[in-house]
Amino acid sequence: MAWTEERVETLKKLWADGLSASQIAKQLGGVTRNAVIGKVHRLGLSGRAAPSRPARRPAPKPAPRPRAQPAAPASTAKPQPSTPAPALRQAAAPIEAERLASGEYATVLTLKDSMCKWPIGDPADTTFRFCGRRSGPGQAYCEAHSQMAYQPQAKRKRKPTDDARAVLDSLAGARKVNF
DNA sequence: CCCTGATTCGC
DNA sequence: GCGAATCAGG
Repeated sequence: MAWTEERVETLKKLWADGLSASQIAKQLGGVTRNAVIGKVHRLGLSGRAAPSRPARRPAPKPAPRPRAQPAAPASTAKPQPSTPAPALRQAAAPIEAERLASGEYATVLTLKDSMCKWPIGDPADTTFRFCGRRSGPGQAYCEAHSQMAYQPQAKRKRKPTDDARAVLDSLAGARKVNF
């Protein structure tokens, strides 16, 4: 996404209005907050009338920083996590989306990595939202939705081939809901 | 951990 | 000129 005259104007306007770089980036779309900040500096309008935060900055930067990415040492053995999913029960109790502190629901814009990404509603609808509850580190869903995602209905013992089949069906179903 | 802007520098 | 990576701070 290039910095068209129009986009630059919007940038100037929003920046003057005191919006943060990330907020401006979201509004413009197609750029990151870094891109916005970079542009702001290049335009020479770093200072602002209504700074959301005072922020002082002595700016002593003696230590030069090597650009190259460090080669990954990582010699420590990587223990297998294991942790097979424990037994589960519980039928299907609907779990509604949780309101954020702001009173809004988690949307694609507000959803954080730490939030449950279980989709709720019709993705084509404006009321579409996500569960939004806290999800464990590296977890896509909250506790309850993780269980639902893991084993919806499979219960009986099956042949290995059937189990594989169930996994594939499960994935296909999840994809349908997500997109 | 979330966020903020500032700076550097390979592209 | 651009912006990711990084830094520094709240």
